[in-house]
Amino acid sequence: MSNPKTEKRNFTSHDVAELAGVSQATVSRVFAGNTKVSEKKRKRIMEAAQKLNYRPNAHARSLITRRSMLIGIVMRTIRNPFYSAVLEIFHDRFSKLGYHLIFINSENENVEEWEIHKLLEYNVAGVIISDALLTQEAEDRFRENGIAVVLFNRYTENSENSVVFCDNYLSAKQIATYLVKTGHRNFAYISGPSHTSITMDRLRGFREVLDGRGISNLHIESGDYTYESGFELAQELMTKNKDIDCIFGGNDIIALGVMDAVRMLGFEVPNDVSIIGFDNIRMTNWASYNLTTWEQPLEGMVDNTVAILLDEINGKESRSKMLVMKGRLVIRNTVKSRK
Amino acid sequence: MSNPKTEKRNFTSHDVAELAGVSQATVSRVFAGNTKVSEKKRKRIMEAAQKLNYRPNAHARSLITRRSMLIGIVMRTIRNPFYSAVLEIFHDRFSKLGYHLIFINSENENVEEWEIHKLLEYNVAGVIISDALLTQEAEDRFRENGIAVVLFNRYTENSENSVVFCDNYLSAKQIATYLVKTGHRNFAYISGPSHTSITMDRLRGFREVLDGRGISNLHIESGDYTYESGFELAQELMTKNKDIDCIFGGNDIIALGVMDAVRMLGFEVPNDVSIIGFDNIRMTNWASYNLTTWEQPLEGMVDNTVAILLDEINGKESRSKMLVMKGRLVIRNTVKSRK
DNA sequence: TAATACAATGAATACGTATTCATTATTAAT
DNA sequence: ATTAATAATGAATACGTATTCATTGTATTA
Repeated sequence: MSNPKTEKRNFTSHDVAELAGVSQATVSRVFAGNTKVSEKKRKRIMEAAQKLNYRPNAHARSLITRRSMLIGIVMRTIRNPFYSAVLEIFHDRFSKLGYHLIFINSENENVEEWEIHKLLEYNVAGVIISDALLTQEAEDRFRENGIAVVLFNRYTENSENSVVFCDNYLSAKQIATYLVKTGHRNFAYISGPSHTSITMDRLRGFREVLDGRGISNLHIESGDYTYESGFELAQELMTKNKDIDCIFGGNDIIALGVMDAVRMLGFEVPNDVSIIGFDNIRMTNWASYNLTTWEQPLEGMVDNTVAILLDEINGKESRSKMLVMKGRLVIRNTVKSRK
Repeated sequence: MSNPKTEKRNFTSHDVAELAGVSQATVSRVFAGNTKVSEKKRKRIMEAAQKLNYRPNAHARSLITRRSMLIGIVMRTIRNPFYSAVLEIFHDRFSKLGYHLIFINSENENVEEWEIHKLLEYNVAGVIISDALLTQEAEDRFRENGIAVVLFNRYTENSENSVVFCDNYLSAKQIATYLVKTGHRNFAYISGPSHTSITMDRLRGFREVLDGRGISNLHIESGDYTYESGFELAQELMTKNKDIDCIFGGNDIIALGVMDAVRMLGFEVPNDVSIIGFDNIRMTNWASYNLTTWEQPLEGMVDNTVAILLDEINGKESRSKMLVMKGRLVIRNTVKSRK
């Protein structure tokens, strides 16, 4: 297992100190950003460090300070373009702040216990959970260890963690309103997994609007946020219910699947059926789709998530926050006015 | 900055030792997987550890062992679905081996110096560079520190690192051969950035086949592996050269852009123009595309990359390897026989 | 039973840094 | 010039683990 032959010893702050003719403590002060060092010595130290290619050891540093510059980022379905974008933006922000990301792709909806443990072992400064949930036990564990946690784009009623997400209820209301206003009468909603907060909130909003207009024609199917699920469910739905005149997809990927299925069946979009998605991923803008969709304010959501996490890390805020952001409708070419 | 109030002290091996009535050394032996511990004490220790929710501190461990269980994974363009899949698979493999991933999304083609430094600070066991290159200096730095590096899907002539990629030369040859055999005569290749090994190798293979048949009709444009670049270049190309009967895209995303552009111009795919991609990402299978493409043996490439990296980490192999894998043609509906 | 081999254990130490505390150099104030 | 105040510095120590070395306990063999 071990291989002493190739184990090269790095230079340490002691080596730098010796070369610069100062104490290790002073070297440490320079690299920890402590200002209490004379310019003369600082310069000598930096030169020596340069010569030796010295870099402080992050593990030793974390050990003594009991804090690390690591952030755990837990995601599901990184293959979903929306979350790829999320990861990219989080990386950009944290990287600029000097933090590093330990990436974990959880297979299950509930982040597994051992994955939590690993993050605890590394003394991560904070954790972001995206598109997944923590078990009560895991949540407690983080709390015990004083590790900040923010849920991104997902929440549960009983969680005590801070959470940032897009107002699903309101978005769905506005989407429904738009569809009603444009003269649609036979609705379908192909959602993500049915038990999640996202799905339920949207359904509530959607239904509320329809109820308000006395519309009861709402077909509901729940997929799993994949193209295939959207495709198959739409195919089934449109075969049985040829009078459906608009379909709301739980995310853009579903909506694209829906769109292809509907077209395969010979319907025209939007002439025969209107389709609307959610997220505003890049592909919605592709020429063959041009999907009307709901834009989640991704950058803003990430920025706020980062800000909240940092506040909690630095102990500025101990109460958990719930930040609900609004999005906006992006109108392209998949919804037609039927008035 | 610091926040002593919330700094909760974790339990350590000493605490466990005390509770179990043994020495810290013995606790350490249990958690380090050392077998030289009696069953009786092992049990007592595990119970005590359970009670205290003890977990060994990864930083202390890395400090003393001078090796970490961290792998740096450097990617560009995580938004590219191909690389999202790559990341997912790498995570799956390393996670099962007990390693953790520090994710770095490099903005530039050459991984920046400070990003390298960060990885060095964390004493990563190894590094995987995907779709990017190291400067000579960065390469040296890793070598000095005995950190294993494997390049994934990209190489340079003068690199001394191990590298795993798909045989671009051969793939392009086979693709060209297929297109020639199916009766195509006017070729276009919309590649990625022109100076990369990938692009050049493919071009060489492609051209070789055409030259062999005395075909000189090859239009070349280089994009940047985005849909937009494929779309625009194809639009331009097909407007000027209406006789082009097949287009090879540098990756699937480009090919999809090409496809949409060509259709927008009124051509039918594959009746008027054949299109072929590279990678076999999921979207190629979508109903509105059904793109014929070249499959990269993704899982196999990742498995081999992991294996090579582990060998180098464990010092089993010091010479660098170059593993060139073959892919296969996935025939769908975007190439038509013109004989 | 005695002699031997071997397994199990603990004490002590090292890993490389940040930080406290005491000391010395420097500046400001009188 | 003298004192007071402050800034800069170094020695020593702690962080939590793995590991060496010496010691004790246990099993094996003659």
